[in-house]
Amino acid sequence: MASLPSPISTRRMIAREAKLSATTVSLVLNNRADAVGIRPETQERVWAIARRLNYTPNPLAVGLSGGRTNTIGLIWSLGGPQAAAETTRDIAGRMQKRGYLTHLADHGDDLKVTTKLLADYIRRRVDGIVLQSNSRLLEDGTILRQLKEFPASLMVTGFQPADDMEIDYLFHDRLPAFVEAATHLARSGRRRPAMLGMWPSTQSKAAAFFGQAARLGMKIQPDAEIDVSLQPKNDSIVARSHDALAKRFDGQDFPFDALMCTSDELAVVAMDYLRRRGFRIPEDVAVIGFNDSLLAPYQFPPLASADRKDSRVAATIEEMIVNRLEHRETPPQRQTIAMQFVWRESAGAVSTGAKG
Amino acid sequence: MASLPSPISTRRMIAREAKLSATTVSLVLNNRADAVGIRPETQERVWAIARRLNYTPNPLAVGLSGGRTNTIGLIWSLGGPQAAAETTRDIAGRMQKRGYLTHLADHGDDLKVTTKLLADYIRRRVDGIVLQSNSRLLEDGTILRQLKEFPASLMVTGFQPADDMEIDYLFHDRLPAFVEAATHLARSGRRRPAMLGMWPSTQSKAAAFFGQAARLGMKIQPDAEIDVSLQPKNDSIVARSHDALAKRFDGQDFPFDALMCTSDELAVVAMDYLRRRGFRIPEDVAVIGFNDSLLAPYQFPPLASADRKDSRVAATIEEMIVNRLEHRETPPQRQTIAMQFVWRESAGAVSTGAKG
DNA sequence: TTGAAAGCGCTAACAT
DNA sequence: ATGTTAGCGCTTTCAA
Repeated sequence: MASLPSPISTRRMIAREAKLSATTVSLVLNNRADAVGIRPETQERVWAIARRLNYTPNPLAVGLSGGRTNTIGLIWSLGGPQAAAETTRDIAGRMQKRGYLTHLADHGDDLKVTTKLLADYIRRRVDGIVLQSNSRLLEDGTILRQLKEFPASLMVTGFQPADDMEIDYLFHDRLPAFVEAATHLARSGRRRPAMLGMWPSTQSKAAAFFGQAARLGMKIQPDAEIDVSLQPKNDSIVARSHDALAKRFDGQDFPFDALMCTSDELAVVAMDYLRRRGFRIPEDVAVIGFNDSLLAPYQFPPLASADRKDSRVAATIEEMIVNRLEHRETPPQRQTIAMQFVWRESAGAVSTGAKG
Repeated sequence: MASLPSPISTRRMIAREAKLSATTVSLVLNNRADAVGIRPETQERVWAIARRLNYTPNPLAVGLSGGRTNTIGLIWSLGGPQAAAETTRDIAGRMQKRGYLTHLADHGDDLKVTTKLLADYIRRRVDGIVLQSNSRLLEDGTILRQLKEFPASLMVTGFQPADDMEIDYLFHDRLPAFVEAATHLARSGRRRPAMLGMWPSTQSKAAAFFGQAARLGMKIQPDAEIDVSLQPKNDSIVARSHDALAKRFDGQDFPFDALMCTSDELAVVAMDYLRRRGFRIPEDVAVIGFNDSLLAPYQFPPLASADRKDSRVAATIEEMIVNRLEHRETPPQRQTIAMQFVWRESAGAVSTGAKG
């Protein structure tokens, strides 16, 4: 029974039916009628016809002549963790409910690509832009300059942006989770922590994790960084992490009693590897993942992890963008959402206290 | 060093510099110069200036006046399996490489929403549309009528569409995987299969699975369908599936020796539940998941599943859409990609042959 | 309180 | 071989 919304109904058709000029119709439809002082009855007439004709403004025309296109751009590094895809779709869904359509694009952490995408979005006159950005992208001032051309723009970062940046940002802080994880491990008597991840992007996380570990008296061994990215790239991340472990530890003892992983995928692979090697988790080795994927609680043993707070992130992005769209002139908005350590059995209980 | 592409360079600016009319410039830039017969040297001059001015046509203006917008629309049911988000981002990435920007929207399997989205996309003059559709959406002819308004449109379905449908489609066939799974279970001596899923959408899959099972001599018990969707919706799917199992089987024996699940998430939860109850997998119960997620091989035991062939799906979508965009008049394209059973330990070895 | 007209950047007849 | 003109549907001065 859904009938095809009559596709062609223009502001001009309404004007003709209402015996008014196109301008008047525009004013009414853009809710500026009262400001200008158009008779209420005229307004109602226009609205009635618009409804009957199933009128919606043509976003292309609106955009071309300087209005809002009801479009937002989402630029993400889609090659990233699984969770990235979920976040983008969450944002797209939320904006859709607000009447915006979302342009989705991948910048692959590349400056040139980002610049090009932003330029394209500017020409398409998207109303708002959400850019997931690493610090490298910001070294060059171009991106910042471009971001300022949008009615609303929001950066989502994994690092603390500079104080003087005049762009709205949401700082999605991963480090607290690493610090908390290190704290838990130290408190529960672990002595020799290691970290499994992909350098160099894991660098700051490793610093936070090992920093806290050292502060609490753990010994950081020089080779405690296990770098998955040293494996050939033509395989999936899980295959690579398995290879990284096998290459390094097959046939020898596992010299660590705690393994912090930068994703749940890595952690699950690591648990699988360790289990096959005959180590017990968490008795021999505590394992902690990251991103708290849906299945973490159902792993064997249940996998400790770090909650991304993704739905809070998405909700905050929505709120900040809509906010900015409605108030262009307010000062830059800054928000921080910290990830949080989630304890589960794989991390070992504090009370158990594995003794070095 | 990336410099901001001079934002405003129009066809008219080029014309002025080249001392030509806007039309000539248009013809050259649209590669129709030779057809019309514009002097090669003139053409080269235009191109040179265009390059220098970093010219790109304004998609809004192009769209408004009837040309291509280099945009495609992607309408998906994003609330679906995790994998959906990955697929949409894969498609978006591929189209981006082809020079198209992607509009992403969620229709939530709702006819009204779909109709509205399609109408909006039509007005935005997207060049192509990819619609993930269930059979219900097609009952009403509206959607089909709308789809025909796009230069290119492609349906991605989980069911075999009607023969006479004049729209391109990609049939992503899940049933073969269910049939293969049933075959494996029967061959390996299982007798009492059950299925964990969400009815009614699991209906056709259950029919395929139990149908084959019965054909191969297994006994289908009347209560072999375990419906997760009977649980309160306010919890995550994994929590609900755990509750479904607990409510039904806590305190009693598990009356099945094989459990087919409609997603890996459900399977992992089920394995966790069974393990805690003291059942051995696969000796007591064989468990099979679906969608072959990244972590399936690393579960304990490694989880048998069904390969979605997602990257082939994305590649095929790309190919079909681009194909249609380039040849409007060729007859409807039809492709099928079948999902495939992937054996792993959780399904039990054939040689082992669990005896009823 | 309402209308006319110019312009956004481009395409596509229709001239010349 | 190249130029003129009239839209596409809307916003925005400026007039009336």
